[in-house]
Amino acid sequence: MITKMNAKQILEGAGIRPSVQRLAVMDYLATHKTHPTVDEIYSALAPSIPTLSKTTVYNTLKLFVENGVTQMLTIDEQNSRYDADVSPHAHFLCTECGKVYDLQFVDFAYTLPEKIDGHTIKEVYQFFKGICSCCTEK
Amino acid sequence: MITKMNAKQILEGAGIRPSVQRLAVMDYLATHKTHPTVDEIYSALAPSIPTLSKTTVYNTLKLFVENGVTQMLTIDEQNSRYDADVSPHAHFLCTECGKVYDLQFVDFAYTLPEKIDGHTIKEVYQFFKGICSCCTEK
DNA sequence: AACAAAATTGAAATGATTACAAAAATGAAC
DNA sequence: GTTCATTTTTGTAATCATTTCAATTTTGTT
Repeated sequence: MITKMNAKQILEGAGIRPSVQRLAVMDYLATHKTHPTVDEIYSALAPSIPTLSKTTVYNTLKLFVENGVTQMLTIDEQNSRYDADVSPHAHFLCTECGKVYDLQFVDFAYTLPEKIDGHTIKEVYQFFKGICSCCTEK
Repeated sequence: MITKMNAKQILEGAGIRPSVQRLAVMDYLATHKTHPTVDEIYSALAPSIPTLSKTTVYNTLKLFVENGVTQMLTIDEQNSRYDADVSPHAHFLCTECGKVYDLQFVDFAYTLPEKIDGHTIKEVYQFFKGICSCCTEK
C-alpha cells in the first residue's frame, strides 16, 4: 500500500517513531484531505484499532505539529482541524456546511520579508470563508 | 469622549440599539486594539458595570459579528478574539507570548476573484505566526 | 401607568482539550 | 531471551470556553 509507505517515510523523515497508532493517524491524514477533526480521526480509526484512545490522537497530532509534518488549522472556531499537507496552500471554510476545502495559495504582490515590524514570520495562513459550490446549488 | 461617540455611531449605523453594555463592549474594542478575548473584555468592564454577565458579552459579540461591525479571529486556538477594525488587515500571533498584533494587509499578486473553484468568497483572512519583536529581545 | 418586545442575567449543560498516573509496548544491554 | 529503562498508549478525571435556557429587568410604545 503506497500510502502506508508514505506515512512511514514521513514519520521517519521527521524522526518520529512509527508506532501503529501514529502510522494510522498519518495515513488517515494523507488519504483524507478533508481536514478532519480529532473526533473524525478517532471515529475512523477506532474500528481497526479497538484499544485506541482519543488522548492518543491528541498526543499524536500534537507531536506531528511540533515536528512540522502536520498543520493545525484554526479556521473553524468549533474544532481544530488537521492537514498533513504542509506545503503552502489556502483554506476555504463554508459557513453553510462547515466543510473545509483546499485552495491554491494566492501569491502575494511581493516576496514576504522574514520580518514585518520586527516580528519574525514563521508560518503563513490564508483563510477564506464563504459559501461553497455544493451549498450554492441548493 | 470621542470614542464613545464613535461606538454609538458604529452601532447605530449598523441598526444595533446602543445599550449601555453594547456601547461599553464596542468602546472597549475600539480603544483596545489588542484583539481581546471574551474574558478580557468581561474582566475589564465588570468593575464599571457590576451586573454585567459574561453571557451578555458573548451575546453582544455575536450580534456585532452578525452585523459586520466586528471580526472574530480564530488565529488563537484557545480563545476566540475580537476586533472592531473590520477593514482588511493581517494578524500576527506570537507563539511565545500569545499576543496578537495588527499587520498591514499583504496585497495579493492579482485581484481576488469573487469565486474560486465555484466557492463564493465572502471573507479573507491573513494570519501569520512567529516570534514578536518583544519576545525576540529576551 | 400598562403592556409588549427586546435585552440582560445567572445557573446549568455541553463539549473540546488537557492533565495525569497507571499499564503496555519497545529497545538496549547483558 | 530475560531484565531493565524508556517511550508510548490508555482511560479517567479535571478544566475551561462556549451555549442553552428560562427568569428577570429594561426599554419603547400606547
